[in-house]
Amino acid sequence: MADAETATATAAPPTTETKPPAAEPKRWGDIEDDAPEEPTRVSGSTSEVSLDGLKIDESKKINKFLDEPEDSNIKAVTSGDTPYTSASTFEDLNLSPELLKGLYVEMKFQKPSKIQAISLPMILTPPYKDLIAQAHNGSGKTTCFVLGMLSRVDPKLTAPQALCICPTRELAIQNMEVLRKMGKYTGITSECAVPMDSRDYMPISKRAPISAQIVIGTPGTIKKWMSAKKLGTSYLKILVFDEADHMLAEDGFKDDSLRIKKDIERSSSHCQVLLFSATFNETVKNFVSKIVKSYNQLFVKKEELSLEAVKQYKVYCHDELAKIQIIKERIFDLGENLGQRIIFVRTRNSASMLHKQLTEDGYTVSSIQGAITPEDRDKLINEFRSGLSQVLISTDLLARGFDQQQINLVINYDLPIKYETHEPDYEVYLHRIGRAGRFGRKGAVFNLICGDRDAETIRKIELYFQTEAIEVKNNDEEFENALRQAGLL
DNA sequence: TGTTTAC
Repeated sequence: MADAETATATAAPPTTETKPPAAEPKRWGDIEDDAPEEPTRVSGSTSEVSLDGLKIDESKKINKFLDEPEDSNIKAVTSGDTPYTSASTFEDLNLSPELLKGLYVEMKFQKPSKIQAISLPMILTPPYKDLIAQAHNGSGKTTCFVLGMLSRVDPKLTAPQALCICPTRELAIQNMEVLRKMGKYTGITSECAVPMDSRDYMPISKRAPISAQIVIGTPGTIKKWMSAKKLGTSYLKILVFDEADHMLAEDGFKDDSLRIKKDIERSSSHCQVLLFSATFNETVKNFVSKIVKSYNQLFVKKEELSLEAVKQYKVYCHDELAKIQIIKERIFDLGENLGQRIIFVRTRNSASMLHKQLTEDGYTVSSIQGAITPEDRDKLINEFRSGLSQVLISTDLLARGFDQQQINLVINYDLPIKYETHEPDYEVYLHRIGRAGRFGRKGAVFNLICGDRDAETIRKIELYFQTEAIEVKNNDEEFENALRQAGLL
């Protein structure tokens, strides 16, 4: 299985500034690095932490901290006076020999990536404080919480002890695959709580209670299992929200997530909560900091890594027909040998329409969206993972977390916008383009711009991230140039 | 609208 998210542990991404930042650029979604505010906390003391061995710097030299080019990519804020030492090796973490074997033999890791080096001691050191961690796409955050869960589980206790909640079925399955690989020698049991393939469907009421030690799943199924009293939570000691900003967003899974969390709190005396995502906008960040107790924070800046690894382009199109024509002539014909491509659309309907259009004209393409049955979704994902299919149309189902290293090209057939306000969805934009150029590989995104509103949307996105999407005219020559510049030709 | 949901 290819997973850059975790494979990154072998080779930490580059951490040095390659160019001086533009004037007051927005970084990392909504992280304000120009005006570091005191974290809002109820108890404990605040310490800025420098990354060289994670020495606690009580003097809070925030400016110095932010200006250090080597270490400016991660900002750590610890709560209370628990000292943490950065882990330069996995041995530093007191992991079981079985888990170490999984890391070295199965995952082929050598040493922790930067985010892992800092977050893992925070996750694994008593009193097991909660953690809000922002980590770049492909920086190895999956490893952080998967290793955290595997390490904190008592192998002798046959009961659910760790629970991970993900926004999509595909992400839950992907995370489970990482967990099983990494935990191969531990004997720790696990179960995926996602909608089942209808072929082996069995109502939860007829099933035995879950005895697996680690459960990874989606909100609906987890809720169902819990209310049916099949998923006991009294032994839970660690609760993970993957893509936490979306899991706790008003227009995301906030209600489900809070409900699950409250149910757990009722039966489990102390359950550590880990929140991981590549993006946290201010609204979500403020809310999220209220639902955890005494917590540590980790913020990774330099989303430039993501935005710079992937070349951004825009193509102005007269109408929808022109968009389809570009997909055919440029993305299929010209891009034939460019590796895998993913086309993001806004609605399920446009996914189907585009799929139909292209298929009728003889192009081979698959499309995935939430209305497709679980078994078909599995089939589509497996075909794409194996390289059997090269171009995949998707709704934002695959915008987050989907880890497929062969994706070189992302096409925004529709730009990501927020439903109510029609404002650009900056977080989704970042997540979408993060599907290309995984693990520091080359990648490009083509934004198809149709009409004034699209033009305004892309303008705002450029402004927000302080990066320009270079205009590409609709001809072979300009596209070839663009692809060459992106390092794909 | 998209992600989730099969009693």
